[in-house]
Amino acid sequence: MEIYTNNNNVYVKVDKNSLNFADTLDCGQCFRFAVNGDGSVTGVAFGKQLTVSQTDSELVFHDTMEADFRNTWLPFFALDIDYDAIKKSLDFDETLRLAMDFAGGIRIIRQSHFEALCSFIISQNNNIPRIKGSISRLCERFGDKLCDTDSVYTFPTPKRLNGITTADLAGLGLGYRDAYIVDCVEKIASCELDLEDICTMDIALARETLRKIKGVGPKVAECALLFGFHRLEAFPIDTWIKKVLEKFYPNGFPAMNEYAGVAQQYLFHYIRAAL
DNA sequence: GCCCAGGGAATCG
DNA sequence: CGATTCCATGGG
Repeated sequence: MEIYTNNNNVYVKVDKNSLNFADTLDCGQCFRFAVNGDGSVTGVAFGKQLTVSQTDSELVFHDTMEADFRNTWLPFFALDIDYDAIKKSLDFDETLRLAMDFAGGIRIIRQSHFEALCSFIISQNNNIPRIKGSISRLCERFGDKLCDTDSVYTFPTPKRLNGITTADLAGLGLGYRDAYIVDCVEKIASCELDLEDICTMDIALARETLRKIKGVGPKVAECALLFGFHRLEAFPIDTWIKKVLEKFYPNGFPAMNEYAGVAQQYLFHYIRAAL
């Protein structure tokens, strides 16, 4: 990867067809980034605010030190993963080829385990604008303010949320999901659940463990594994993917392998645009 | 098994 | 335009 720094920015040479930042950050896998009027994207992750812009040939990480880029953003955006190889492994199927032509710039990012888990608990039976609003208010109420001038807040830690009740979550717009967040926080506080342990479990045990949290069913567990624990083989089946499976794969999905979750993302955006 | 629990967005009539 | 449907899970 070709990297250089200039004027407090970090520049990374990347072909936009191979990595599309706006698509990656606005595809429903994370809820704290938004596309700006000029096409750049701004958001918060791992306690840092970031603005990225992209041309056909490079990414610009604004006001970013090279050390922060290497330690935080390079792993966060999975720039160490060879997506050309992943896509090549999915190239055997015509529908997948069409989906990759359409959404092949998306990649699965490495979010905070806890933030992603909470986010996908909140996401159930819900829509993206409302999810974003709920999470934003959760951060405002319980997160740390990042700077004095802007209203930018971190996602709260499990420790910060320790001891909360559903009453503390009132007004955030979580609806009945408030009790699920309380249960998740309680299980972490009591050490019944250790999110670091999930990372090293085989996926069947990881699923089973996550599903002990109230409000975590098959769909939310799979989303948490794919988007929160970077388990690229996890395959969330929501209403859109059901349509894909019925329409294109009545005899079974042929790419149920180590990159099934990546394929899922391509197909999800393909079907939503195509129908 | 069935209905209900927020509420905003998408879709329908 | 207003009315209906959608969404994923657990509890009664």
